[in-house]
Amino acid sequence: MSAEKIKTEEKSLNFLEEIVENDLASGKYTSIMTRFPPEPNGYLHIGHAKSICLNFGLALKYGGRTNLRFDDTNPVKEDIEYVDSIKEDVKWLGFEWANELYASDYFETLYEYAVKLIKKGLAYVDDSSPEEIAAQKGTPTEPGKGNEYRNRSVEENLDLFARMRAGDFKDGEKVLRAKVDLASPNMHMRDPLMYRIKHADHHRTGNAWCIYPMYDFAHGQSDSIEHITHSICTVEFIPHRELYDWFIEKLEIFPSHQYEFARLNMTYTVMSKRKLLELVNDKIVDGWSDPRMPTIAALRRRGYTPESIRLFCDKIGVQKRENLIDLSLLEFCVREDLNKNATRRMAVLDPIKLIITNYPDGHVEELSGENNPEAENGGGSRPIPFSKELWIEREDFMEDPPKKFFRLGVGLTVRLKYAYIVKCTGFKKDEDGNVTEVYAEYISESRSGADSSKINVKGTIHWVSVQHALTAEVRLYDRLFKVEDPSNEEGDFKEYINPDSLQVLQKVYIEPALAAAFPGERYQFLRKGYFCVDENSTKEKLVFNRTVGLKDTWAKEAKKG
RNA sequence: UGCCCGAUAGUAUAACGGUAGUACGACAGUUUUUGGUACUGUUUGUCGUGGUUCGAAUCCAUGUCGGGCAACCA
Repeated sequence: MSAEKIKTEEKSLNFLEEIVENDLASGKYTSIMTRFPPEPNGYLHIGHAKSICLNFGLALKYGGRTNLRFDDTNPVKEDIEYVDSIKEDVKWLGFEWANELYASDYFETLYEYAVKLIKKGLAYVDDSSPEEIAAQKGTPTEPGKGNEYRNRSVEENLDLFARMRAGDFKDGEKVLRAKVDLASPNMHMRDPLMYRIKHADHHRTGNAWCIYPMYDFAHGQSDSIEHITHSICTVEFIPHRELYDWFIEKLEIFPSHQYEFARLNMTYTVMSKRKLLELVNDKIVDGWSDPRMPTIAALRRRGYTPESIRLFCDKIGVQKRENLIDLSLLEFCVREDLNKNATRRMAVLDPIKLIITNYPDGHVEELSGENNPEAENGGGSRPIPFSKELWIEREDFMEDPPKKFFRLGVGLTVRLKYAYIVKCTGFKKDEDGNVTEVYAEYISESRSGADSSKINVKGTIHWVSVQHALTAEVRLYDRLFKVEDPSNEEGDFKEYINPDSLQVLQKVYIEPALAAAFPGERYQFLRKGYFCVDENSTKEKLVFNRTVGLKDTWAKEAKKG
């Protein structure tokens, strides 16, 4: 019983998978087709990643295919720059689309569809202004009213619509509307707009058109043309579904079906394109790929892996209810991946000098450090030079160490990673009371791998040899906002920006094995976290971005006092 | 207050009328040449009220709360 139960629990499907399995089992479809339909008016963010993983993941799981379709029906907001970034991001996430398509590919077909509806008496040209149309639509509690244009003849509508296309009218002078139901409790059914006039160049069709279809008269039709079986979108489109189905029914075209899920929200960030654009335009961040942003481009630059993002999308699940996912889950997912795969190196972020007083002057030993304890055979090893003077982390020494401090303090012993055990003998301060140097004696028979000292130490610290150290810049990132849900706070969301979301360390000492690090490479700096070589890093000036810190139970302990 | 969605530990997500489970987080411990990793354990939950039923998170009714909808945006 229990084994069987466990088996079925492992198989538990999300509601979209259930729908697909039912449709396949019932024979409604023999294979499925999905699509990812971004509007090229901004960069993709982690919320889109959820949609991408859902659409591509469903097709992958059930042997279907997925189109990448740009929903490019509004030329004034869209740009080729965004098309390119979107393609790059989807590819980087690890998905391959069956076809690269554009709603604008269907402009001619869509026009014919519109003509068909006019001929059926189901669409009409309206000369009203936006304000008049809005007024005539009524309110959720009062039905809308028609106007004289609603009764135009099919011939007149055909003629007017053709002239709209021909450019006989100015922007806003006329629109094409579907004749549905002005009294519908669903506002989207109160004679929705199908086409508007925009004398604007389109990034793909240039000046071929001056009328452009609205979302509701492009999206479902595009789905239908592509024989999309499961058209997955977010819950704010639920009220559109009735219209989606209405157009398909009246047009008598392939019946695609729309299903909705709740968009992703994450703590300490914002997810709307409008707000992200505002952060970019107001220079609060340094562009769409600033590593503090929730965009795919930013996460990539920050050091997140495609695997970690896919794992995250898998773990958050999918439902229709509102949600706010803990940022810590995303962080868990990167650590999970990077722990297994990131090469280990030593870097001292906040250096202080440690002098090993009983170590011979000028002597250098070449020690060996494994590249990754999680990998087979430690992932190989690299040489690490050791000498009398080392950089160690300032926080690894305390003048007055508390009881459970397993690092340096006068009289305390620690292991220098990959090297010797040392005992702290003293330190030096400047006039301001800052510790400038720490002194220690090493135990010569405690060398890593050949330790006959029988000494047990509680702590191990990282270090870099002073004369061999390389210098690098390190950028430490923290959450962009001070509050969990900035969009839900009083006032402007920008009031809640975390002023300390970026800290730049100019003088970080790193071990020489890092000399050849190239942009995009990911490392774990021992005891400090995961770091990614920035895209602008050069051999002359190495720059690292901190992806995420290691879990730090000592920091918690210390905070408790 | 018209219509539409939704409500399960702190956060997500399962349980499809039959023992409320999993993950992240938090807490405690074991191991450890990373205070990392790994492992073990603990904690906290079915929105309220009625009803149907031998049995309800699940079905029904009603209330409450949250979200969406009246762009020539998508």
